[in-house]
Amino acid sequence: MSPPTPLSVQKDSIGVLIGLVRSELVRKMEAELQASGVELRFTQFLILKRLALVGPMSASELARSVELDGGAMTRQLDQLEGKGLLRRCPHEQDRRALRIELTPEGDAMWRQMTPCNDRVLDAAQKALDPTEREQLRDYLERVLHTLRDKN
Amino acid sequence: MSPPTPLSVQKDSIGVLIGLVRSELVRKMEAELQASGVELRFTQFLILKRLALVGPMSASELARSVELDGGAMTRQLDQLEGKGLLRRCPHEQDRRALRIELTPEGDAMWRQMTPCNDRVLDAAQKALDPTEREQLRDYLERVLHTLRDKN
DNA sequence: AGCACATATTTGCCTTGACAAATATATTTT
DNA sequence: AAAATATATTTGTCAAGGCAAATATGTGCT
Repeated sequence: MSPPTPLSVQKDSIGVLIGLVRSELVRKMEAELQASGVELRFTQFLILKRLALVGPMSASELARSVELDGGAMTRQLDQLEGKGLLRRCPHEQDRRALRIELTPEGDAMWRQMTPCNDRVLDAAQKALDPTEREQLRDYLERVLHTLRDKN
Repeated sequence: MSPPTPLSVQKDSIGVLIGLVRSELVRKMEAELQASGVELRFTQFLILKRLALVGPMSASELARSVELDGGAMTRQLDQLEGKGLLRRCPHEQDRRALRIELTPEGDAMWRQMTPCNDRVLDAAQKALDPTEREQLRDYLERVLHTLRDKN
């Protein structure tokens, strides 16, 4: 029925391709961080970045914004608080919640990581001109919206 | 120094975006599989797909081709072999290695999963016309190659 | 106020995957 | 051929993340 030998090389599906790109990006980013003397994993980097860019927010908001499980977030916060990079403060309006905010050390760490981040993203897109970069972002955003819309 | 309030909404970086798209894809794919009565996780789906499309190969080749650690592959093979979807046969030329091949059940399973896979990938790209889909793939391939080239 | 229900955080349990060590077998070098 | 080196598979160990249960608050309805 199906051909006995696979017809030459099968192209990766878009899904596989995206997975590969992501894992390479994470790998490179962690390598860059380590090379800069920053002892953080990719997830922790994302958390700090989020806090630095968006400002203080509750743990669950933070968890949602980096697509991390609530329980996992608790443990990441433990670690990051232990390193003195952020603080768990009481939330003003909601006594159930926390207000997670960067410490000055956390902010300094963020400033130290920013160039790594930029370098990696820039290196990744080296082969794309500005127009193509915009298109890539546009396509990805459209795919994401499609995936999230009901269905 | 930096503005006290974040200036409206910060756009996600390409890196984050790719991560979000990937996790949505995986989620959807696992949901589709489950809805079709297939008891497989995404990784296991990838393994079967690879075997179905490329044909029998050694465990380490398989591991490399789905970017999975060798140890993790051993355990996945345990599970999949336990379900009767594949077999570990002796490798003809290399007595260290195995020849992993789909059983008829595994092949049947693959046929059952193919439509899920197509549905999800198609749904994801619904908002892109054929030209854009090709461009997206092209951009991703270029990014991947750039990331893999030395550096 | 009282009650049902939703949400925030934490914790325990489990699965997955990375990394390293052990063993077996190839491959290359001397 | 012997030794050194590389590769394939398996297993142990560990960290990370998902899920569910527990606890503490909020919110809305009556």
